[in-house]
Amino acid sequence: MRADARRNYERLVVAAREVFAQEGGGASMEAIARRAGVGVGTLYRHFPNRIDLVEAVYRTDVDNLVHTAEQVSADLEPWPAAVAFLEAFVRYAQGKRTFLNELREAFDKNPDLRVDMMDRIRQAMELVVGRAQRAGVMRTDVDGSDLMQLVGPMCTNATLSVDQSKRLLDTILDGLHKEP
Amino acid sequence: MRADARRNYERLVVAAREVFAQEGGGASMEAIARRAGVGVGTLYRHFPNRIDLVEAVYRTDVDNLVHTAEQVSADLEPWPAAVAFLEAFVRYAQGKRTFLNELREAFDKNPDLRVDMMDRIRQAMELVVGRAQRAGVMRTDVDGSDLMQLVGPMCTNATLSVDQSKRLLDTILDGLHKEP
DNA sequence: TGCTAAACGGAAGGACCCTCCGTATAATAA
DNA sequence: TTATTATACGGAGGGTCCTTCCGTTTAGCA
Repeated sequence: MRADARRNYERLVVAAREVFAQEGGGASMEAIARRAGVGVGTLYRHFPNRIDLVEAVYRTDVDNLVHTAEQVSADLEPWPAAVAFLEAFVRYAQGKRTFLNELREAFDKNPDLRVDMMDRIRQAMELVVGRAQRAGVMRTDVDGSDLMQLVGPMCTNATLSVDQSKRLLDTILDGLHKEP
Repeated sequence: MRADARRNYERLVVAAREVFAQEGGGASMEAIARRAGVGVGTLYRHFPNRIDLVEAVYRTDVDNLVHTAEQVSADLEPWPAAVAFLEAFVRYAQGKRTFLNELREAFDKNPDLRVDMMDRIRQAMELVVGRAQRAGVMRTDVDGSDLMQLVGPMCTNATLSVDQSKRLLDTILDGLHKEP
């Protein structure tokens, strides 16, 4: 892959995320190409159709979330790491709302995508949760999958405000926390 | 409303339901107008935009479901009536899947639609459920809302087969049934 | 039967997805 | 450094779709 091709690929994914966030999942391919500073031809060479672009944006969202899990595990104490990761997870899940319909199409077209991404997230969740549990600062009768099922759908709900999600996450965190 | 206008309105709703079922929620307005035997101009006079047509189709689906509740309550014994209604409810909920994305848009645009329709369905459900419970043929520790929450999301799930839904409904019915 | 408000049909405007191909450029070798 | 070429770029344009507009038709009524 040539240097300019790689640069444009990355620009396009960044631009797509921004435009989706700003204009919703129905944003036009022209708008995304314009924001990335390339022509639509370039966009379509990298992403043969709209749904492939959605998939790429989603994959990098998951990459970032997994990376956050590794980062907080390395940098922070077990409990603060868990808090930071769950906050990142809420942001991730809420971010999906801007292009939720398109994401559903992507899942329909390629069912493995859903399975693979859920699995990666579950592993990231368990990295953080397991560490907190072994350190004795988190109750041990829930696991990563449970937390995904609890927090994920809550955030995907279109009628949930940012404030609400903060308060609900605080409540959940209080319920999870345990003095060592 | 002139006679031809009313006739075309009804034809359009019927045609839309058929075309959505056949081609999915993304079906074109031209295809729907053609199926109804009218021009697109006529379609747009009755339904100023796509989402209004989706809403109309959905409203008649709910009308039919409510009507079924009244019908079975009048015609059948309490338990057979409950079985018949729950089967109709499953068909209704599965029917939504063909234009689920569009329906979500309609709910976003007009939140009252969701609330109103849920309420009508809940009432219909409770008409049938309450009667069966008073007749002593249905356990009394669940109500109409519970059954909606139990059965509805199950049917909306895209990965559920018709066979599965039949078996699951049978299971639920067995759990609900009580000898008088 | 004649009148008119209401309804009809479909051409056309505008937006969008995607393709195609002539042009430009990064990478490489002389 | 320069020439070569595979690779990538840009954007006009084809095709489809939603929606608007307006000339034509018709139902309902006096």
